[in-house]
Order: sequence, then structure tokens, then C-alpha cells
Amino acid sequence: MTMERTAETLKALSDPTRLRIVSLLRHGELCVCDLKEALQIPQSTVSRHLACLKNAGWVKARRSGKWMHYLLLEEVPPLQSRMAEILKEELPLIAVCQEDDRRYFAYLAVKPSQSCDR
Amino acid sequence: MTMERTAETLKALSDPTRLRIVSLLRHGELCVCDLKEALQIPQSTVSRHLACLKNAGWVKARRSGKWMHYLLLEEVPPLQSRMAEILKEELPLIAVCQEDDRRYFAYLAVKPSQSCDR
DNA sequence: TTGACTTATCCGCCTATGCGGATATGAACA
DNA sequence: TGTTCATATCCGCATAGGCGGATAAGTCAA
Repeated sequence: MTMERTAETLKALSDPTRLRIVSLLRHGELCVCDLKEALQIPQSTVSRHLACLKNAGWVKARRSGKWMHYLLLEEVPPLQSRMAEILKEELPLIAVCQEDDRRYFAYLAVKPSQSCDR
Repeated sequence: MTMERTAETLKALSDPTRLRIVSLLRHGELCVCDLKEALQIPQSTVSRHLACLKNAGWVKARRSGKWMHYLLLEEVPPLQSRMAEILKEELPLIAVCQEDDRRYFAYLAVKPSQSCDR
């Protein structure tokens, strides 16, 4: 792992929206529209941040029909996997992430049956 | 801890030079000139990155005569202290940090006696 | 192949950030 | 008080990065 790559890995975590996405992905793989609903931000913004997290090696994408599902990568270098463990424990303590979770589960309950994952 | 503050904390780690500084500060408190020698970069650049790390709550400064000594903060929020632990273990594995260490110790050996810490 | 739907990318705009030389500030000492 | 040394800040410049509406690309079903 080079220093440049290490800094790039950490830079992906330097934005509030991306941290909120990482926190939401604790719940498993989510599609862009799920994240859009939970975060309440434009689709293009969600997609852009996901691309950033993917380039940095934090998430991977899986296509399922019309939907792209994003999930946290499991097999990552030590520094990163240890950071991920901390994030999974600490991010849910932040108020914004708790609000995101609440919106996500409320959305799940009313999610149309023709949506992804149904 | 707000999300904005959390992102700011992590943003401070998103630059290679600042990570190199954090790694060097494993060895204890260092002054700007020590870091300048070990990193081989201009003094203004060192000083600017130290100000960034200080604003983000990673280091504190201690004046001793003409010299400003910088050291890693010990009492920090949980997310940060856990990150710090990882950095202390993982950064020294990166080649650039090992070169910085080598230059730092070589410099220590020939450091003029009228310098700081003597 | 057309239409509906989901996601990615483009675009212009604005702000943030890195750089390093030059300059200002602050401390020590003669 | 004037000089020297260490550090902080200023400056102009260049690049990076965030935003969200508009548009392109990909998928599926009729």
C-alpha cells in the first residue's frame, strides 16, 4: 500500500455525505434509490459519491436488473478493514446517521412491491 | 460529535504529507525544523499542514523558547483515538514513512547542540 | 422498437485546498 | 533596541471537489 493510495482511501471518508452512505450500508446492500430516499438528496449526488467510494475501494456494485446494488467490500487491506470496523460502531452514534436509519426503515415499510429486492 | 466535525477530523488524514507528519510524531514531540528535515519540504508547507492537524484536533503545540513543539493529542473522542491507534501501527509499514524515519534519525545524530531539545 | 424506469455522466458554477516564495510575528540574547 | 533564528501567515496561482439540473446510457417489458 503506497502513501498516495492510503491518503486516497482516507479522502473518501472526508465528506459527510459519504460517511452517511457508509453508515447506511451497515444494513446490507442498497440501491441508489434506497440511498436517495434515506439521505433525501438528488440522485446525481448519490451516484457521484458512490463512484467516489468505489474508486477508493470502499464499496462494490452489483447489477440486478435495472438496479445497481452497492455493498461494503469485505476483503480490504488491514488499515482499511480496521477503519471500517470503527466506522460501523461509531457512525451510528451520530445524530444524522440515526435520522438516516429512521428514514430508511420508514421507506422500506412502504416500498412499492415492484422495486428492487422484492 | 457532529457529522461535520467527524468529516473534518478524517479530512485532516486525507493528505499524504499530513499522514507522514502523524507517523513521525510517533517518536514524540517534534519541532517544525525536525519535520522539515525529515520530510524534506519547505517550512511553510510543514507549518500549514501542522495548522490543519491542529484545527482538526489531532495535534497540539507547545512553545519552548524559539521552538514550537508539536505532539499528538492523547485525550480525543473514541472514533479518533481508535483511528490513531491504527495509524500508529499501519503507517510505519509504508515505505515513505520508513524513509522519513531514517532521515529523522540521521538528522538527530548530527543535530547542532544549540537546537531545540538540547 | 418504443416507452418507462434506474443509474451514470456531463455541465457550469462556486468553493476549498495544495503549493512555495515572500513577508510578518514572536522569542531570545547581546 | 537591534539582530538572529524559528515559525506563522500572506499571496497568487493552479487544481480538486462539491453541487444539482440536464442528459446519456443501460435494462426490461410490451
